[in-house]
Order: sequence, then structure tokens, then C-alpha cells
Amino acid sequence: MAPTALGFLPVAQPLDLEKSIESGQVFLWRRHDGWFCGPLGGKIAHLRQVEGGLEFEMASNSQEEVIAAIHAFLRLNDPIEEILRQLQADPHLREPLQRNHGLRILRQDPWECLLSFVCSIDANIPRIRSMINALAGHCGQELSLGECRLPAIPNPETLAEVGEAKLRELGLGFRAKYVDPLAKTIAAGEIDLESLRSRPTDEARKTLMLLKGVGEKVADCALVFSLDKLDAFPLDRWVRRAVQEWYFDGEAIPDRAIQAWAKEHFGGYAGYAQQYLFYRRRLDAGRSTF
DNA sequence: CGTCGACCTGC
DNA sequence: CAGGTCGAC
Repeated sequence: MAPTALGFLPVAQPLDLEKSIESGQVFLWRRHDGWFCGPLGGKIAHLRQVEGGLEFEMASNSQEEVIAAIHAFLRLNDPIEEILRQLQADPHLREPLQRNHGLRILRQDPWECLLSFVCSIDANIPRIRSMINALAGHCGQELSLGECRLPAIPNPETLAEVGEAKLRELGLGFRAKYVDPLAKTIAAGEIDLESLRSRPTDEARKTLMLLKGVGEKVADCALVFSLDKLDAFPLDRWVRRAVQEWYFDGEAIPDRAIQAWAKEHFGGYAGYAQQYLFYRRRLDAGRSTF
């Protein structure tokens, strides 16, 4: 039995763990006895928000290591007050910012993130979860902590061995023809995802889009949710609709024009703005699939 | 260059 | 219909 680090991390900044985890950024996390249970830095973590901070439990030798991992995952070093202050200048964001106070961008593993969002193509959140879980269940390492068991996302090398036919059997549908070469390309080291973190946003985006199945939207999700490019602005059908309705009087605008507008309008934290626009637009549409 | 259909499957 | 992408006009 691995040693377990248990503890409390004080958090004195806007944070809503539930909203952040259940806002369609991560797909393996689940609730378990009032805790959230999910993958964190290659291990399994339990997190629970309580008055003044977070309770945590994780397999590890050191509390410091766990706290560092939580900090990274929840992006607790982002200048969140400054970000929120900037976004509040936009009247369309004031209400969603207030109603979803503490909704944060998460920092997940780039491979896990890219794979998840390729699976997200033309699917809804329950479907995405089911695909990711099927993949992980088939060839991912089984993690466990207490009573909570969780299959990890298979690494690219392992996934590359599975083959397109099996991926279809696992329920990926046409996405199998993207995921199979994606795994093979990453496994072969042709693109080093981690190294994109230190490249400019546009360059990292172009590199990601060399991959089959990675278009603008999927690339932007990987950039914001895993590669620290908070200026990227993932443009899905919901956000596109929100922008057209709220800022352009319902007029249809080409994506590149929306991107240029977002860059100008939201600046370096467009990724955060997108998350609030998305969240609000989904709620207004009466969805409850979070 | 913009536009359009095909692509899997499940709720 | 669902948090797109690709390839063919």
C-alpha cells in the first residue's frame, strides 16, 4: 500500500471546485462520497472543497509534492483577481462572472487533453466521458485510492498499439481514424506536446493542427486547458452563437474575424472569457449535461 | 478561398 | 441533435 498524503490546503481566492471540474474541461473526474476523484500528475487524487480551502488525499510520500500538483492543476498561481477585474469591464460577462464565481480554467496533462478533445468532436459531454472511459478502461493503467478506482488515460505508446478497428469497437466512431494516427505520431516523438508550452501561441497552434483530427477548435482547447496559452479562444458552436448574438447583433461572422475580435476585445485572457461565455450560453440553452 | 456533406453512436 | 474536421467543389 503506497503512502498517502492527507491534508488541508488553504485557498484565499475565488475557486469553485465543482463548477471548474464539471464545466466540460476534464472528463475522467467523478464524484465519490462528496469528494471529487480524478487523475492528477499521473496519480489519483481526492479533492473536496470546504470552508477556507481544499481537503486532499493522494498517494504520495510528501504533502509538498501533492500541494504543488494541486496548485498546478487548479492554476492557483494565475492572477485571478486581475483576470476577473479585466473581464468585468465587459457588460456581457458581468452576470456570468457573478453567477459562476470561482469557475476556473484547469491545467491538465497535454496528451490527455488533446486526446479528450479529439474525442469531443461532434459529441456531447456524456458521450465524451464514455469514450474516454472506454479507452482508459481498455488499456489504461488502473489507479486506485481507498475505494475509488479509476483507469488512467493510456499513454501514446500503449494507445498506438490498439489500432483503429478496436478503437471503433470501443465506441469512438469516426474519431477512431483520428485517434489512431494521433497516438502513433505522438508515440513516435514527431511532435513533442510538452515543448509547445514554451512556444508562442500561434506557432503552437499551427503545430497542433498538423495532426489529423486537430482543427482550430481542438487545438485551441489543448492550448488553453493544458499548454498555458490563456490567450487562445476555443470557438465552438455555443461560443460562436453567443458572440454573434451578444456582440454582433445576430450577424454571422467568419471565425477568423471572431478570433481577431476576441484577441482585441479580451486580450491575453480570452481563454477565461470563453469559459464564461460557454458556461452561460449552455445554461441559457437549458442544458444540464454537466 | 467560403461552403457543404459525410463521418459513428447514444441519449 | 451533439463543444468539429476533412476533403471535394
